[in-house]
Amino acid sequence: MAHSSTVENYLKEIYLGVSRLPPGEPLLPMGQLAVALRVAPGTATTMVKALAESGLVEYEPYNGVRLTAAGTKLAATVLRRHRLVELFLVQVMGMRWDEVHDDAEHLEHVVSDRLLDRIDEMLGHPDTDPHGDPIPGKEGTILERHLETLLTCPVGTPVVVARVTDQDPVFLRFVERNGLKPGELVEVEARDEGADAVRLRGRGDTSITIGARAASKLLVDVK
Amino acid sequence: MAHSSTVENYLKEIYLGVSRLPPGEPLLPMGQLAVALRVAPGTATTMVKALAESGLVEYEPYNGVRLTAAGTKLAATVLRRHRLVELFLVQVMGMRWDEVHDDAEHLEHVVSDRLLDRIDEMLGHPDTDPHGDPIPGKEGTILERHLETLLTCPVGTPVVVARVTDQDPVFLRFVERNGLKPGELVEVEARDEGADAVRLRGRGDTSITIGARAASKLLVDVK
DNA sequence: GAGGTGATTTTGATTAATCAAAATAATGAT
DNA sequence: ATCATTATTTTGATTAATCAAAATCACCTC
Repeated sequence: MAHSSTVENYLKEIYLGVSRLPPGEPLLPMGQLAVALRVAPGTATTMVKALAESGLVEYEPYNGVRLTAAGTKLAATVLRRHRLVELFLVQVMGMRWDEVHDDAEHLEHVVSDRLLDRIDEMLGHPDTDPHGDPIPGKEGTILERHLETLLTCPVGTPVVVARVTDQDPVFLRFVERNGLKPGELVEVEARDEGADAVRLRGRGDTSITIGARAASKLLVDVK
Repeated sequence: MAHSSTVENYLKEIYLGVSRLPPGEPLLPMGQLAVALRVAPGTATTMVKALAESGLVEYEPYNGVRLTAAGTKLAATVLRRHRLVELFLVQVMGMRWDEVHDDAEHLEHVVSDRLLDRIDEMLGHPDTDPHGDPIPGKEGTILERHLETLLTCPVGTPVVVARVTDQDPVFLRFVERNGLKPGELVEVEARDEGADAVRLRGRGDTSITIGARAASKLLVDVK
């Protein structure tokens, strides 16, 4: 089975799924993969076995799946297309950062190398997309730098938002309204375990309080 | 059967195929459709029957196929996407007119309405693509204006190239090298039935002779 | 009008991708 | 250790799209 957009999606979700897991040499459980791809569990199993045949993933029955080197490389080129396209749509086409994900989801499978080169060039060979996600290199090198979240970073220290790891438009608009987009300066004033909340002071000295769940999706550069 | 890119391609090729036929109320023979889509004849038959079920085409066994109003409208939106994308790739992305067809062929199936609106706006609501092909309106109205070809237009009269009806890169580069792109002024100096050739005088008073086959692909505005 | 040629349709299979539901394995709690 | 729960895999079917090759039809020529 060659290299359909279905295959690209499986590899992409396996990559993203694994990278969301705690460090180590983790395997992505089939259940999570099936949810991410919105397919029935059995479908994911069947497909992953086929991908294993093609040498794109390692599959351990009942344990999960992980990418091989070849699979990682392919996933990286898909991610590169996706993220360059997202940035292009924002930067060149003037679309909002909360409305580009779905288009990118489709375009990532059809953009030719030639067109992608043009896009990359036009954007000045950027290394992150509008959400702060790293754009893999042409040869499939992904530079995932280590970042704290607003849940783990030091309190009372100014930090810079570097990445927002949730593409939900509602969340993205909230982030934008409150000056929490990548590049913005914020500071954690306090954390309240009990209330499951984090109080921030951002641009304009206005304090806002966000839930822990939201705080964990905002990655920051502690400097 | 809903509205896959396969369906879009069938409708598009039926539209294009019919419009290449002599006027009247013609039916596109299944053979031609199969060739255009690069599928086996039986495949085209099966698919067309399904399209007829969906009310997108009229199918007369052994005679051929033609679009219904609904089918025409859908074909028009595909053509609109294709042609706007082609113009975009040339105008905005700086690609050559002879290298945009294949990208457009894929992009036409995935570009969202929102993105297409942006493209349309950015290009100033153009009405022809780089090859002079008309860009259907948002509601599916196609303005096919009547044009002569270099085989049928008056001799010794200046005419303006309006449209090039062949996407082959080799041909397009020939056209460009010889100043025969849409917008350029030319004049048929003579036609030679026997030699199957047409002598032209174009920009810079240089005379060139092209074959009848090529001449028939260059549509001109006699004014 | 009888054949033959070429186009078209049928038939029978195949492949990729999917689902629902049954079967099985792993896990954790008693 | 046993059992119940939950995750995973199997099984059996389905759908869209395709092909090759056999059957059929249309049409032209003699």
